[in-house]
Amino acid sequence: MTQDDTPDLPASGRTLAEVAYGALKADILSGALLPGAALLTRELMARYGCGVSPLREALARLVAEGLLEASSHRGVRVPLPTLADLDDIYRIRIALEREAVTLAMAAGDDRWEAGIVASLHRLERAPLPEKSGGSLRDWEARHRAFHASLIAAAPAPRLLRLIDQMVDQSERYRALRLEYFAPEKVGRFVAEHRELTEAVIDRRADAADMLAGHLEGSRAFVAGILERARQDDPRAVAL
Amino acid sequence: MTQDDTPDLPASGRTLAEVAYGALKADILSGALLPGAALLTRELMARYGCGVSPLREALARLVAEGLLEASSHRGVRVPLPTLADLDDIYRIRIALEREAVTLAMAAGDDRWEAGIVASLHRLERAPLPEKSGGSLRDWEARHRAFHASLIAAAPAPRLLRLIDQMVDQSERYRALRLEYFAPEKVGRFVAEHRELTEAVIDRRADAADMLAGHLEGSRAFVAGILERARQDDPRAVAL
DNA sequence: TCAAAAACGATTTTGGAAAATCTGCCGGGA
DNA sequence: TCCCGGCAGATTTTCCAAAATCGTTTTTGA
Repeated sequence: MTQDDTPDLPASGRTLAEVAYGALKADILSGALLPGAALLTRELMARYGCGVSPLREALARLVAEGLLEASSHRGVRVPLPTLADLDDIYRIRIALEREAVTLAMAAGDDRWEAGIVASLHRLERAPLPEKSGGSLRDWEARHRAFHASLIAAAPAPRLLRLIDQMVDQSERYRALRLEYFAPEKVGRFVAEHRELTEAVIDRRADAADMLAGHLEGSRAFVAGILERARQDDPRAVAL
Repeated sequence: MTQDDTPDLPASGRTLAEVAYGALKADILSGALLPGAALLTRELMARYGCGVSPLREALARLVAEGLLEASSHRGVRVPLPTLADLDDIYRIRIALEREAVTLAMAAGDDRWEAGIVASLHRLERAPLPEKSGGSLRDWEARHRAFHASLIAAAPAPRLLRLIDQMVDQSERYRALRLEYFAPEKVGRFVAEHRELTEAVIDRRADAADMLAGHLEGSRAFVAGILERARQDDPRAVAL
């Protein structure tokens, strides 16, 4: 989620447009709104309980972020997942996180380090995600929080905002994990987080490379799932 | 300009929101809308000749891109130029263009190379920018086209779109050049473009580093101008 | 004289209805 | 049988007026 939305809070002080934006985004990321399906304005109005204007603003924001595609006079739709798009997203994310973690290591103090250690602990103590689990959602949240803490100290708000957007994008693909999940492959992947923490806190020169490698592994993991999904149902996933 | 706007075309087939978006963006980048000034809805409505809804959508898009700042219930304003923000923008831009030019060199064919050579020619043949010149605007456009051509072959639409946004952002700072311009320093800077072209077309391994260095030089140039502007009028520029 | 509360003015935000636009379908002609 | 033009349905897009919200000023009380 981009910093300024708190999906749980009902709706006080925040405009309806912001509420609709948050709810809509959550539905896109969780996969509740199926990719490729056209979004009808009046359906959405009923779903999120607001008029035309707030909905329109929310859609505009999501289009600008790239979470929705818009054609002039033809409404908006959730973009189809694509292998090329996944590569595109992760390429950007890796380049930016490299930069961010380097900055954070230069500027971070012990409060920052403490934040990393804390979120690592919460990640390791999380119940391991299972195939059809509500726990998977929880694990994903902690995973995300850990990665955010790694770069939190970077004095570069725009950079962090962009990374947050890229994480949102990749989360859309992660929803596929719910279908095809292989617990046996997770072990090594999880262990990397501890190594990452040590490298970053010790300000080791290869920390940025390690992070890049970790993210690349994540990309390959999702790519593999996408490939399998394509074989099962070629029309569900483009390319 | 982000690929999808053609400011000269009147308004056929395109929605009013898109027109307003393009015009508003052009005014922000050119500096017609002064930084720090609050944008009044009804003023903008009169200026761009449209109702509330299209304007609202245009503003939402610009806020999402970071070209405008919005406070809930307090309208929008053009953000003040800041040294830290300039660094932030260029840091992102450099990281992304590094990636993009590497991709372009791997995927580009001779058509791509021809495009670079052509835009280099147009850049070199452009009348040199002068202090208060309309020619400066023309030169900037060709400069921008050259840099776009360098990475045009990268098969990564999201990456290119993001870079385009960052170029928009930095253009806002470039408007300062109109005030403080030093023609004598341009020589070396311009010469780099030819070296860059050769390095990229020859697929030299250090091409990405050269591009990064070139952009860093551009950042330092603008930063110097900003610093001077701050000394002249501390309140005009924050920090 | 100072501080707190209330009222005012201005601005944003929202909902509903009208206008413009696009897509799909049907019928006529080649 | 196939292609082209026009018609109807549906959808997006736009405008206008009302409602909610915020910042400021004025008033009241101590």
